[in-house]
Amino acid sequence: MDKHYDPKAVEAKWYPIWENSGAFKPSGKGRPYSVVIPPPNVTGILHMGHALNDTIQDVLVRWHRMRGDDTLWIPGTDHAGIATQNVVEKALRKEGKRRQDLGREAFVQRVWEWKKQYGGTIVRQLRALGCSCDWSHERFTMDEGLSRAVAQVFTRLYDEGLVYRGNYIVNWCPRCGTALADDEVEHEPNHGHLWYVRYPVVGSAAGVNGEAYKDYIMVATTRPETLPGDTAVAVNPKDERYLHLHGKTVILPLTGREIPVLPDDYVEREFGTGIVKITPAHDPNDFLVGKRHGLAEINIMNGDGTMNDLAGAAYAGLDRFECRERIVNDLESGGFLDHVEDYDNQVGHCYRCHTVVESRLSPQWFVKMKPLAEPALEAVKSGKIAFTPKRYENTYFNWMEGIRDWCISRQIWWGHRIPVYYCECGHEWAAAEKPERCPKCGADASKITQDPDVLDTWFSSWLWPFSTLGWPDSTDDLARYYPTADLCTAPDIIFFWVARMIMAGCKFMGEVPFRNVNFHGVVRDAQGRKMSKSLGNSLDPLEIIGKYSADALRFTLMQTTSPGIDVFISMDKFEIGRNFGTKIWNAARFIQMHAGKIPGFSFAAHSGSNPGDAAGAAPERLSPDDRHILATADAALAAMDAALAGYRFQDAALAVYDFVWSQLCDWYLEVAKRDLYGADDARRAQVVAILADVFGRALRMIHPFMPFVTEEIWHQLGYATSETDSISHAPWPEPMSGELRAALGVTEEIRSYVNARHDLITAGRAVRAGISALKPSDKPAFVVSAKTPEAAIRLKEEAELLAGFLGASSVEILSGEHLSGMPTADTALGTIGLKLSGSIDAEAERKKARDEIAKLEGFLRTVEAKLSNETFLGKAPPAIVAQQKARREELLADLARKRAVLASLS
RNA sequence: GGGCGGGUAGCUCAGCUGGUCAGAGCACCUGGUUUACACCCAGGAUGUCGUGGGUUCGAGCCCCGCCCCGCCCACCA
Repeated sequence: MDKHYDPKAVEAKWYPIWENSGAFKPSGKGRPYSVVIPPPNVTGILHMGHALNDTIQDVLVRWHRMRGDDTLWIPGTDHAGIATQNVVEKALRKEGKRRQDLGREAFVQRVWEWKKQYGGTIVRQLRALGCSCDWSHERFTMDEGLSRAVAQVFTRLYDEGLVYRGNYIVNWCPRCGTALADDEVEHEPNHGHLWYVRYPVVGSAAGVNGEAYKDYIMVATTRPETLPGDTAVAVNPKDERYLHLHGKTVILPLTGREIPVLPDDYVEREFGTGIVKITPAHDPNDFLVGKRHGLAEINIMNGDGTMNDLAGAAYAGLDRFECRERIVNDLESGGFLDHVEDYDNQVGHCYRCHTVVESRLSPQWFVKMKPLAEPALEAVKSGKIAFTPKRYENTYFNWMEGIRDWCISRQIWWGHRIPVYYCECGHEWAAAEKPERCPKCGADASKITQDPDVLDTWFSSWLWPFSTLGWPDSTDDLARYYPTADLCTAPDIIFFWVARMIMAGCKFMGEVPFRNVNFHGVVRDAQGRKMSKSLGNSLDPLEIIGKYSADALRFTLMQTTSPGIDVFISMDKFEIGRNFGTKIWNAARFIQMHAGKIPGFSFAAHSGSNPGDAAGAAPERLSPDDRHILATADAALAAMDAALAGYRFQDAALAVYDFVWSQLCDWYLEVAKRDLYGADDARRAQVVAILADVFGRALRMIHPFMPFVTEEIWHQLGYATSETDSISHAPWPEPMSGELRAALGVTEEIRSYVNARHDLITAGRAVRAGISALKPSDKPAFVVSAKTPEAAIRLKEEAELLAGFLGASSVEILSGEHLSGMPTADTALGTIGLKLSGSIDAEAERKKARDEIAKLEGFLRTVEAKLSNETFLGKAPPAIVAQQKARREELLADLARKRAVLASLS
């Protein structure tokens, strides 16, 4: 193995091998485990949010694959209607063209070309991340198959009366020229104004100047430019100030039109003046008021946000914001403007282009959501689908219970065209296939036109879990892999996507689309801002891969993320992952070096084994450290499995990190050197076998997080038998059986013994650090205090080794009262006392010892108080009381030791 | 306006159903030419766990109030 690990070369090498050998194709054997990727937009490039999302999925998928499940991860992309159309229109604009210049068909053709050329970016980037998707299952939401699914679903909903068309107020983006769904609108705080406008009461006076009216009412509005569309003003029916106005009419300033004053509950008495202007065509609430009172709907605006003729000759053609200024000026000069106040409110913006959204009256298609929501609600309530973290279930319930109809038509060209057809005879129908003739009058295709609108992008993504498996055909994939297992996503698309998929699954499949939804956090920068291109604060995953490696990116993300908690991250954090990769590499080199000295040694023999298998050959020769590392490996595995099962990726990452770094490398590898550099060949072979076992297991445990470096080492060391024999197919480790544990003597006593000795050595190291400046003649002496003879003997052996290593002058076993202590092994092996000699800073050491004694005495007092408290003794569980008693013993022992240290210093 | 999340060492965060729970990594300080690794090893210092009450024998952990930060939802013109 090379001295230095080169992730670039290694990572570039493995992905093609995996892909070409079909390593990520489902095996067809075992329990099915399937996942669909949240399809990124074709226009997208990989950002940190994807990196987190896709790494999580890959960890789950690789884990399940190694556990023998029949694993299928379906990748793909979303056609992203508005976003993609915007990108292509932008490119066209550089050529000085608009989409209208090309015409619909040519434009759509153009988008397809764009998709072919650039749409693969993100898909390539997923490979760089190491995602083990099955690319033979890759889908695109505008694929032939998925398009059929969309048409079929629409037709079915249409025929069942769950789709309807109507003239409604919708959110409208004037820049994109299309309707938007409610959740495609982002509300942001806006520092605006509240204009107070006088509406003269009819019959009070004559004249055109507002001030000339003695009798007027005052209306407060944030949107004066919609004034020409007013068809009434409204007051709260219970508002006593305005009872006299009921049934009166007022004059709409600037227009001279008479409009009625209406009582309506919608009006809040406290807000503004308590009188609201009603503009049914330009405000969702006013629209409803208008419907209740049969008001005219005057649409004064064009689709592009300019005013039309109905706004009046003076304003026609003006942009809406120019028009606002103009109207305010005109109101002022006409004497209608009373005063202006600053006013902060929320204004909706297009989630794609950030233009201020209009409420616009237009004919649109809607889906009735209530009937779809009910089973979907039940699916989560009954536990057929579980959310992690669970609290998102409430968010889901709240939204589903108040669900509103979904506006699915978009006035753009890129997308699934609405499959509704109109015949000249007046017949309207929906059909999955383009019709040859009118089913009613039999007219041929020339008399038939298709609805010009396309469907909301989410109308195809809500079918993703089954459309990608072949629906509406009944395929083997569908039978085997639906429902999918885990859906991983950030909570920001819980309504857009998650809820709708559940509805679609329940409705069209009669079965939930997935069993579990795992919500992870949103990736933010060190300042806590959401990473976005516009802020320029986005870390580029590819840059991180270039600088640190994909493994480093993945590992750092996993050890940083907590369920449902946002991830704050900065560049230097990826050193954690990089360093871990290097650590593993070096450990591998070390093991290989020693294995190379054992004739006929084979790593392959350990590629599927579990700890203990090889060590079992001569259990009587196992050292306490051998037993300890075997037991610790088991504990790490159990911790990791539990964490992954609970979607706690950070816990899983830390479990394996601590095991490999602190337990295996810092401890066992160092201890093993005594034997590895020793003269006993049989013992050396045994240690190498244990290392091969334990390290092979560690590699497999790390693999879901760091697929590349583990694969490389797997091959370099020879665990793999051929280039295509991937670690990703190696069996996931299993814990030792109870029999094996017993046979090998892997007991709790061993763990406490080794821990105690660890303390001894740690203490010894501290001593060395403390005396390093001393002359050679001033050597430390160890005082080992043990509570059982066996422990004392063992500790003496270790201490002697250590003493030789440290150059200590003597090791001394205290006898007498120290040996007559607790009989049980685990409490018997406490930490050691140290006797110091030599010209160390005795004064400082004494002070330290005195401080510690004082501290311990404090603790002891607390414990004593507790143990003499009748209530505590009566109410606390016996185990807790016992614990406190043990604590008292420990404290007493500690105290004795510290006092001994102090005495030795005096 | 409603709902949710967070406020623990200088920084980024762990602390599961109340009883060694005061932790990890980074940064910092001290020491290290021991034959896997300085992307390393050994050792060390650091916190009235946002705040004020309450429940309990016992509270970062449970309850109530308050203060910050962030997110989501919402038709107040």
